[in-house]
Amino acid sequence: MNLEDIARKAQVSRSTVSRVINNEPYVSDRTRQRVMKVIEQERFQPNHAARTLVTRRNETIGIVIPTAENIFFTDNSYFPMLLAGLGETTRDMDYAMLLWLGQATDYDERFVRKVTTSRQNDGLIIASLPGDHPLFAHLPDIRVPIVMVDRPVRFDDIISYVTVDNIAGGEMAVNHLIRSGRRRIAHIAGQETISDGRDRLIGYRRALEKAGIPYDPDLVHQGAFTRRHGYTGMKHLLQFKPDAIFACGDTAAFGAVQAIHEAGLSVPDDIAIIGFDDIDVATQSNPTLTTIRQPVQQKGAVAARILINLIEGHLEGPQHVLLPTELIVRQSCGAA
Amino acid sequence: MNLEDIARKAQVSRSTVSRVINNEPYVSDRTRQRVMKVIEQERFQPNHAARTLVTRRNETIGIVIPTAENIFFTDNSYFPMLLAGLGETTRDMDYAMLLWLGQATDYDERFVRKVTTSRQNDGLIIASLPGDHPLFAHLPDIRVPIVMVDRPVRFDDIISYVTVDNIAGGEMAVNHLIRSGRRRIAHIAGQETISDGRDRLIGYRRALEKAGIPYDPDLVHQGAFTRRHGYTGMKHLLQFKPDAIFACGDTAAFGAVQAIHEAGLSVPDDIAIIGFDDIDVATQSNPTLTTIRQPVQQKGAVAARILINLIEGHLEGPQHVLLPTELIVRQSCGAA
DNA sequence: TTGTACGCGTTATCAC
DNA sequence: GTGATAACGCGTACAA
Repeated sequence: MNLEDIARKAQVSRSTVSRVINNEPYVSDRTRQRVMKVIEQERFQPNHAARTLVTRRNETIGIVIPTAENIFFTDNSYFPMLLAGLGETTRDMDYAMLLWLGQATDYDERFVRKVTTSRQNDGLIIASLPGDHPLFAHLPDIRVPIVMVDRPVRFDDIISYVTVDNIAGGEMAVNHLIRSGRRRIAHIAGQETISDGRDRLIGYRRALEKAGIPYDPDLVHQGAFTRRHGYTGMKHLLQFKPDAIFACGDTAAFGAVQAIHEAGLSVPDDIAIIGFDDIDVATQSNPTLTTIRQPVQQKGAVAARILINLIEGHLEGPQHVLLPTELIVRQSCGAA
Repeated sequence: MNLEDIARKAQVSRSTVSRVINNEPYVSDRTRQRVMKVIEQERFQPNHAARTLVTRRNETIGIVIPTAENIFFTDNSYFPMLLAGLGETTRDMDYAMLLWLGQATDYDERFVRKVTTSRQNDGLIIASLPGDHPLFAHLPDIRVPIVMVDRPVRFDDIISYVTVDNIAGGEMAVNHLIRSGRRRIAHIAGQETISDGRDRLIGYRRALEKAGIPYDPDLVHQGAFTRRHGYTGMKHLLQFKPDAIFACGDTAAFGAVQAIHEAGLSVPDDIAIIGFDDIDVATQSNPTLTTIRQPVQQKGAVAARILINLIEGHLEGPQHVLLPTELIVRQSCGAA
């Protein structure tokens, strides 16, 4: 079944059928009705490839997760929430989503090549791209609009992105600990290659500075967002006797809690803890976790909307969006 | 840049370039080299739409999650793990993934129509399709191969699927409780519309029967896989004084634990609990959760492999795969 | 081993 | 309002 077949059955020309399908004017109501009826009868759907060939538009955006396993394992709810947001917008705007999952280990040139040269998508959402990933170098090769979710560590002035205000969030977290009377506040930080980690560290320092508490490098442990790093980081920090921890993410926070418990100390009495993200488990753990909530689903929805507007020419140039975070007080900070 | 341009630069005809790109024989080594060089230089990538138009193959499979929100919210790790498996195979076999996310509420005819008529994928993976979803009725309209993840409640003899042996898993769970000396074993069951729930219930009954324990309908609470249903289900079951619970999923199990604690009872001393899935939180909760582990990532990998083999004609007819489950003993069953 | 010519199903342009 | 017809970029018999 193609346009020609429909045209024959409706006793019109192919062009008219095309006009009807694309809701173009200059078709008489009677003709339009007749054609529509045949289309319905035959459950006709135009050939996507043929259409793309001439219009050069796929009505499809690509979602790139360069280090998929990392994202999946460090925080289970992050990716589904992000996708829920992306899906919401693409559904509303009648786009499809193509998913590109990269391996966290073995940065793969083939993957990069596939993503950069694929002609199947009109634009790209790139989530959490580490600064040392090879895709970074090939960004200029990409001929379609790009929106990053999370601020890229480089080129952030020329690339569009949507993220949360990690600096303000970090500052809010540490402020809360300070207000609760804590003074030796340590920080389990994320990777240097990811701006989320860098920015939260900046927020940490800023809060200390504003409160007049001197910055002590011993109290900052550079690691990653994983539970394992939270655990080892905390083990290391214990010798410096902190009375509070700001962890770069909730998952790392839980690793830290475990290390504290194993040391025979209590949360929050001996050491208060605050995380970042507000993942699901934060409400179920013991103690429940005080944290900075970030609107992940909204990040996805906004990113997709901006990308599609960029594709369709309703928007131009690099777009930068910072979404707000929110302090969620539970038991682990001792202030509940 | 198209085949013609490359041909001109390489001083050959368009057909020869096409042959080189598709790795066809009957091209002299010298010519092949020359063409390859130009292709590399120009970073040429053939136009996907044009190619699809003539070959009628997209090299793309669609992943359909009809009730995305449900999947995302009831068990955060399920979907990423499934996707990791699907991604693994599609990457290895050089396919792309198109993602169709449906809304759990408001079963949407437009969504169904889009999925069934899209010509963008050569085959479909459908995950967790409830028996009352409208997509079920339109399954026959789909002209491409389909592989379901989780056994469909109807047509399971004519549709290919990959799932775990839920009956055996349920039986294993209840057996474990019986071996631990429990006798009044209740079951918080999943939806009737999803075969996972139905089959686990069958496994529950089978284990009781084999142990000579009479089946008591009061001890089965039909609900859903959510935490909320675990909680309300448990509240309801408490009046019948069970000494053990087999919950349809870990998330529901945690809801049950909460209800038990609120009733001033202890897990596992007063009531033992065993879940299903082995989600991440099961290792972090208090008490840690005994459960039946299912290999979700493998489910995805196998499903994609079967689908692609179906598409490429290496496999025929409905394919049915049952993956094994595994008992993971932790604290909540009292047998650790 | 290489080249020619046709067709895939659409949209876009132009004539009527 | 409507209908021919020329692209779009590729694969593929068939001819050379």
